[in-house]
Amino acid sequence: MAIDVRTICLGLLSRGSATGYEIKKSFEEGPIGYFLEASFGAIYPALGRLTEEGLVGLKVEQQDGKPDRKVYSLTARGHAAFEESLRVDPGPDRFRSEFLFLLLFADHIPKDHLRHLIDERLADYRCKLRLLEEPSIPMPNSPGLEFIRGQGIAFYRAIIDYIEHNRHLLEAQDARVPAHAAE
Amino acid sequence: MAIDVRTICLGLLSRGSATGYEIKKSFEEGPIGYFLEASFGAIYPALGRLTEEGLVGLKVEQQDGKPDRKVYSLTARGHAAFEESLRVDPGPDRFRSEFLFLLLFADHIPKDHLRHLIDERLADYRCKLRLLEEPSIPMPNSPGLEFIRGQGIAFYRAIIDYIEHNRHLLEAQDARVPAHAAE
DNA sequence: GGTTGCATGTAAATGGTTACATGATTGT
DNA sequence: ACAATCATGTAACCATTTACATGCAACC
Repeated sequence: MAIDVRTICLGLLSRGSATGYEIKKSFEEGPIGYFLEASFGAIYPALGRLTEEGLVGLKVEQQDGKPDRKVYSLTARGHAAFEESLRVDPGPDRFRSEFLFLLLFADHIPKDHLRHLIDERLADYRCKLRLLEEPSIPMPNSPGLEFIRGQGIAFYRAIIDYIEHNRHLLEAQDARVPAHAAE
Repeated sequence: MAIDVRTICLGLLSRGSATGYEIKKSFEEGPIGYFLEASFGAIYPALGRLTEEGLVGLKVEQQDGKPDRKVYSLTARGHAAFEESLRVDPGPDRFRSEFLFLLLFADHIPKDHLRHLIDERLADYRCKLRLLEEPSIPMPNSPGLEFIRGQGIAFYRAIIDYIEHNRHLLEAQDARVPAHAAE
């Protein structure tokens, strides 16, 4: 069994209790979002199953108009199960990029559109970098979390830097769809 | 429609004809493997569907013991379809790492195992970096491909460098499962 | 008056992976 | 003798995403 949403929930809950909503938020806001993600449609069922299995317990907090807040936390068995799951050897890291796929065919893309594409992606990366650099929500700092945050910063900086210094390779001549002229 | 295996096949075939097997190989060997991937179980059906749709044609080359080599290439309509698919705006890049997930809980992992884990991952990254640095199979160099290769190199270098210089943060004290003592 | 944030959940659709099946040849 | 490379394909299984459903409060 690899590291699925269920295991991720187990892991995050091992740091403290949380609701499904908060787990989702931690992907979006915290420094773990750059290498982990899950949708509500995956989180809620995972939490449900974990409860059935007795690995997490929940405390329901009633609220006015909003649905009840279901605060989950690990049981003793949950902690054990998580500790066990830390033994699996981690699968390969994977980076997927539709953006780079497009750049592969930069010579088929009009110059101005290409520039726009790169500018946007760059803005996107800079935004994510900023999010990591200023940890607005100072998480309980474990050494792991600090390490991860640093790697994220290094990662985004490297890519931004590379794109800034090499985009001219793509934007140089307007190679506007010269290919397959003989089709 | 996002960039699925079908679109990837279309794109790769736009650079020249190939068999399903060769397409798969190009992920493993070439400089595109670090941000694209597909299994045989996805490639062959995609190629089949593309043929049905008249976007690719195939030339069957008979062979002795082996199955026939089916060499696919884009039709005029295939080229048009691909050109069209270059207009979609690329979804976000995604990096997924089970390794970093584990490191998040480095304080729950025995020091020696942790060191082993990091050493392995580092070796893995160095291997991929080498693959990019020496382009043993010199692909038809488009500006896009050179750019992508460079980004891959920058990417791996940054990560390797970061891990080498910061692993001590994780390996410092032996924080061997001190957590949840009060459970 | 519309969007965002809070908060939970379900069900269908998707787009894959994994495992299997086949088989000759070459290398270790 | 065993693994790997070449080469194609099918089918079951799978985890997730996407879209939907609901609804209040606060902000703009």
